[in-house]
Amino acid sequence: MSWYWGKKMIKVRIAPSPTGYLHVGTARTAIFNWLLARNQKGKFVLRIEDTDIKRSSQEMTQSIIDSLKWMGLNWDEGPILQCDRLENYKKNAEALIKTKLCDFCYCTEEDLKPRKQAALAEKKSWKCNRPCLSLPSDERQKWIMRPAAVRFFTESDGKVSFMDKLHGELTKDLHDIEDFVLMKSDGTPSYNFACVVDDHEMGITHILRGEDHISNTFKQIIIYKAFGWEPPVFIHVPMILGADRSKLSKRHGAVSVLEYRDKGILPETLVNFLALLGWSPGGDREVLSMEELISEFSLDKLGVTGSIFDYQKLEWMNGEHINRLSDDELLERIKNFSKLPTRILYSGESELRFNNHINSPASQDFSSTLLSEDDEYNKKVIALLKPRMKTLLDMESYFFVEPTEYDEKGAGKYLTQEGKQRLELLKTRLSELTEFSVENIEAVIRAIAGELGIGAGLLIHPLRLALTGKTVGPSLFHLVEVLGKERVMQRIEKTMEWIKPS
RNA sequence: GCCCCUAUCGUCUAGCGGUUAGGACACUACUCUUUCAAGGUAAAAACACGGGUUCAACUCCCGUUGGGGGCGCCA
Repeated sequence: MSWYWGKKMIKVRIAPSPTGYLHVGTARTAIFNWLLARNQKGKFVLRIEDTDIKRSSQEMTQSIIDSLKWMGLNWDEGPILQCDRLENYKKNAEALIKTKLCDFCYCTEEDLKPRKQAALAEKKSWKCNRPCLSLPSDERQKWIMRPAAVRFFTESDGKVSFMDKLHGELTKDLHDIEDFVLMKSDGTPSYNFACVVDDHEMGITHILRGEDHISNTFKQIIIYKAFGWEPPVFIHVPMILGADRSKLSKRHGAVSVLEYRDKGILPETLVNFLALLGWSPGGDREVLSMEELISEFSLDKLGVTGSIFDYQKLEWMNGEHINRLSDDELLERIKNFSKLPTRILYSGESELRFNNHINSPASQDFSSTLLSEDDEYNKKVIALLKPRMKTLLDMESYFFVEPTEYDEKGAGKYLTQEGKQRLELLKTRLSELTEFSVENIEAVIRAIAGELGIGAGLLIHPLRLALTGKTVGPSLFHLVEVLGKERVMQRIEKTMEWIKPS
């Protein structure tokens, strides 16, 4: 047992199962646990629940580790793999069998299935009522060579209850809890059993997890009691919901942490955003740094109602975090982002915007459309674009590669014969500038407009189109300055060629 | 069907017996402006319902209704 300033040291864990990418729901649970540990100067443990051998994979374990690391959720112990602890569960199960609170169960899935379906058909709740145990001993003897599971015998009278830090005392009739499996017949422990054994042996003091686990907690309390172990403190936090208020899943949009990384969301944004789903520091504060989250975090500010994942608010918050970064820092982030070795393949519709960089987001190398070799140039672009950026993907590619096409509507309006003449004039006069500065550029353009007796817009629009291919973007004068004389001349030339002669 | 949890603007939330019910996202208008954003200003928007308790309920209690979750040799 560890102590800190006379208080029992808090030890928490996150226990994902490597059957898929790290889900934002699991990530949020990890964030709460991590914040609690860091705030209380406790320990944060990473445990991989890989006992479902068929569905678990090493790749997923790695991607979960990558996700956690990306978010900056560092752990003090682990990763501990449950599959490395199989002997341990076996040993504990054997000890428990001696108490007669559980025993081998020879029923197979095929044995149980018809009973289960019958119960369902009668609209009764399903309960495994020990069919193989009610068999005469000679009959049971015949099954003894079958691979057996270990099943716990739940009392039919009485209640189980535990104190939840958020919900208060939670109680359930033992009658409503079925005889559940402790050890599967393949020798691996069931979730509830492994969880209790591990949490106890690792000295976990607080279990903070989603409220979809409440029904598991009742079973786990029963196991703690059977062993005579002291249960930890339980905190069941509400779930993250999709737009239709059901459990957030793939069909609602992006659900894995890495997907957000790959869409240009900053890790501090995702942590900030997720932390605010079901928790609030109180008052009006919303955009918080990791340090602020740690110092503000407290269990009694947790909420009890489920919350919908709002992609739009995530984007807004990402813009806020991007704008809190210095230009140098942002450049670093974009560099790392453009060099991400693997991007996970997305399925389904994305709720997050994609800009012109991607059509097929999988395994694409953005380095050439996000940045140039010249960091001085990159920084100028960043300074110009930063205030309007929502994601890292908002670096406009036209700063780095020539536009290959022009906005159709805009071109129809401005890239006309008249527009061509104006571009010609623009090109000549701009080329005469010795100092290619915002002030000079603006002065030249306004002067031409005056000479021609037209609004400056009639020069600005065709020029923007020529330079970027788009009708919208940052301040044109700044744009021209950042692109530089060489690119500007080249692109005007190219556009003039593009405009068909009359 | 059984069991468990839950209820403040469309969304995330603040509120912890007495408030003009506050903020943020989104939305709308205005402003700024070469465009689109950003910024600024403003507007609109909520205590699910019914009973109690109390001098006083969004706040406490009980129901109803609504929502969510669980009911695997998945985790």
